[in-house]
Amino acid sequence: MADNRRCTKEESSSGRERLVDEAERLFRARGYNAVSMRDIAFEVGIRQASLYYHFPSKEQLFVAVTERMFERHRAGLQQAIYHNGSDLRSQLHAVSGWFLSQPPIHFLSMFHTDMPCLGEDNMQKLAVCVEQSVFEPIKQTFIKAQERGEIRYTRPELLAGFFLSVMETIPFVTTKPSAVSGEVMANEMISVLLDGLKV
Amino acid sequence: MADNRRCTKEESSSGRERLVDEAERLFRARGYNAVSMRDIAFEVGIRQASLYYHFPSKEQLFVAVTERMFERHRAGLQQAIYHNGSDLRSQLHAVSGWFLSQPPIHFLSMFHTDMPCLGEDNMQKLAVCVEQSVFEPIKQTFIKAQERGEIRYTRPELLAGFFLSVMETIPFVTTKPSAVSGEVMANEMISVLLDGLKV
DNA sequence: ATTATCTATAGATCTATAGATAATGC
DNA sequence: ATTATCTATAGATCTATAGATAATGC
Repeated sequence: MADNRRCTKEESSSGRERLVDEAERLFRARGYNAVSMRDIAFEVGIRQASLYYHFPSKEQLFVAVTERMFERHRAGLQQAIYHNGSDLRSQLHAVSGWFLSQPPIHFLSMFHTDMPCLGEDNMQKLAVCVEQSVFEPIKQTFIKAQERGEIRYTRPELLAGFFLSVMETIPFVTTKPSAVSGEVMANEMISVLLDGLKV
Repeated sequence: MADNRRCTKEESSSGRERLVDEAERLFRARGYNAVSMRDIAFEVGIRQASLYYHFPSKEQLFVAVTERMFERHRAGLQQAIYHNGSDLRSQLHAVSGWFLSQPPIHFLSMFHTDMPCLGEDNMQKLAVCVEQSVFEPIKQTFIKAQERGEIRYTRPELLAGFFLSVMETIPFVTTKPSAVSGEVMANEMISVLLDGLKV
């Protein structure tokens, strides 16, 4: 959305996009505070001060990075949910497939460590962004399954939070030795969840 | 609770303990990077440089804080698991009761954002610490329930990771408006889990 | 003599601004 | 004229060290 800096020559925005790509990668890996503008500039291959031509502040850069990321997730989740069968199990498999195909978001770190470093308004903006892009679609998936009578009633926001937290945890558990693949773990937890929610 | 830093004599470590208390509170609230030695000193009521009389570095202070915290959790979890009935449901209720009685640990932020700021050896030390103090006791609880035939087999480390991640998520979901209590949420998720694990 | 603090400061950062410069677009 | 970079630097941090100082313990 609003990505209208196409213009003039075919790739005038390629520089800026590279910048956002690298910033996203670094912020994701180490969090807002631990990444300096200098680190980002180094990865892009320019000088630190040059970043300020594209973004007025580190904070604004982070907001841009994060909004773009959540927009990607919103689109990916929508695609996963609406184009993969109409029963809850298929949908949850598709959702977990989407998350495992993407680098982890680290929601909890973002909420706990990164966002409090921002101004009140930007924090609010990103909170709404994650709510609408990620939380709400998953919650709706559970609500509709309950309406179809596929599962028994349980607070849908609890189920959504639970499902997301499991998705977040998988990359961690997978790091350990002797770990099985993320897919296997996700499927195992989905089965437990669906059995636990039988009508 | 345990606020025994009164008197003038017998408690030589009172100053130091106050320091660790305040450091723990701040590190928990904002993470390692976002808390400066100055912030901690201010809360304790001394000058920043005076902290170095008690700890040789910020990193060592963080390690001391974190080890003490996990030792507390190890003891609390052991107490919860072994003194509250011998079936899995009672034990999980006791464990969730313990976690909800404590300020949240923020495992994921700690692993993702705080620990990478430390030296390799300290990072390793803390990883072992959390493994032994928190992860392993919960994993053993599931393993024993499987041996007793109370639940069907599912990778116990997955169940432990899952259970912990739910515990971590509850304080977040509870913050939102119209939220029910942490106890209610924990109980609801424990029921879903146990139904999903029926033999 | 030991314990726990203090002041002062070195030495590294880090964000952001000012102003110069080179290349491209009209 | 606009776009995208650069150098240089101001101004705030932040961690950690050196050395002074006051109070207590023998």
